[in-house]
Amino acid sequence: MTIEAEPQPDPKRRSVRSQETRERILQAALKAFSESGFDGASTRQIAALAGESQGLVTYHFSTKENLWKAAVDSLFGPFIEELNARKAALAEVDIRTRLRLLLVFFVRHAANHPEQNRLMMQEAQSETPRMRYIAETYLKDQYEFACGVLREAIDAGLLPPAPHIHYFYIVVGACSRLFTATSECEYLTGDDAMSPAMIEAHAEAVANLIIR
Amino acid sequence: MTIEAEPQPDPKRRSVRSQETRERILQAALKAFSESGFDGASTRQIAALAGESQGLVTYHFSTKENLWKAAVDSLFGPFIEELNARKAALAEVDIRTRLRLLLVFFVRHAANHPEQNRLMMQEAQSETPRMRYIAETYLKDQYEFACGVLREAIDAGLLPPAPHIHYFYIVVGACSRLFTATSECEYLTGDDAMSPAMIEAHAEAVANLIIR
DNA sequence: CCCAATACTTGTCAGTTGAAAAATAAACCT
DNA sequence: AGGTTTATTTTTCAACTGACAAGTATTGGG
Repeated sequence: MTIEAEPQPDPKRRSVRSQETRERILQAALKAFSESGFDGASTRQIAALAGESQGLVTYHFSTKENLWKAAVDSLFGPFIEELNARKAALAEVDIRTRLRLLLVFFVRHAANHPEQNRLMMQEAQSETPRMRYIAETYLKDQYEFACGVLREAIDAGLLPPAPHIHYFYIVVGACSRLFTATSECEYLTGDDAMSPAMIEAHAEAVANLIIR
Repeated sequence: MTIEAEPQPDPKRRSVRSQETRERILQAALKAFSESGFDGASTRQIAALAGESQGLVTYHFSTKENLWKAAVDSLFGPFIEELNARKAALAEVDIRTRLRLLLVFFVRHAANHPEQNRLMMQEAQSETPRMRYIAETYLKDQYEFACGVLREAIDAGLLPPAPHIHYFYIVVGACSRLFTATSECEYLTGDDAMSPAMIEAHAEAVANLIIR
């Protein structure tokens, strides 16, 4: 990606307050981009959400594209780290239990970070440079990993044989859709999709449906 | 919804060409709204996509909100009709076969009309009047219907017991996610998610996973 | 053939957009 | 304390936004 470094001439000199401001802008950007898409969100709206002026957004991130990338990194970075830790911890566990725990992990993550799935859905439908960035930087490795787990699960007779690509999107959709449609869910059933009880019940339902 | 009638003083006088233009604008609007969201899509962009001037959009639909509603209606209307026909045709079929055929129907529909799921995802995350319109007008009935089918399936031992709301969003996500992420899928695997073979394989995978 | 209704184009409006420049404030080092 | 970087606000600008008004073209019914 042709995205330059942000104005970080000397990190040690950067005041703590400034970094916090940056962080607040990133969180606001995440919310705005995931809800309204890249074009739909405005830098002024993001700045207002963070309680800052629009000029400050330009100061910290130069361009909207840059802001988007920084926001995505701040979201996916910790996720990948956590996922890798989980992978390592589950390396020796039998495939049935491993698959179940991974599914539960994915459901919880989708619930706790709905912006991640929303952000991906906003871009995944068309061939934008932003979609390429996410896919190249974060998704490709995880898809490979998922394929490995799926192969094991199919070999063990846990899942009916089918090309991995189908299971990949089935699982992603099954784990996350509820949490990307929280308002609709509340309107349809009156339930709060984000309540801890609901999240755990969804994890159970997904795991029990897929692993039998 | 407080949306007035479009300028249809005398349908018989309306030229065929005009109706075709209207239809072209609606299709363009569907594409734009589903890809960019309500705020992200502009009436000029929609007009250009339809090969018409921006003023004509205002002429046919008065406001952007109105255009959005008309586009949604043109998409959901036929879907509901087709679904009702399918329901009727399957009324006497045993629950196992009925569930399978319904799943296949949903996968095919999600593939042939990806804008429908994209449009819903754009709105379902926050409490907009547009989300209410879709939920109230189209979703509520179908959710009730789905609950009935799910209850039967659970009673018959086809599915592990779980609150219907979870299965609803699991099924919606599993059936549609692949087709709302076609570019991402192509980038990850090189496969064309919209190819007939891929659609049928996905329907098979979903049905075989859920019904065992 | 005319003429009124319909269809469509063009121009304009105030308001918003992202980006950049200019002006000011705060923080830090010496 | 003074001076230089860093942080932030305010101002500015061309491009774009949705809606509307004022035209022009096309249509079909008499």
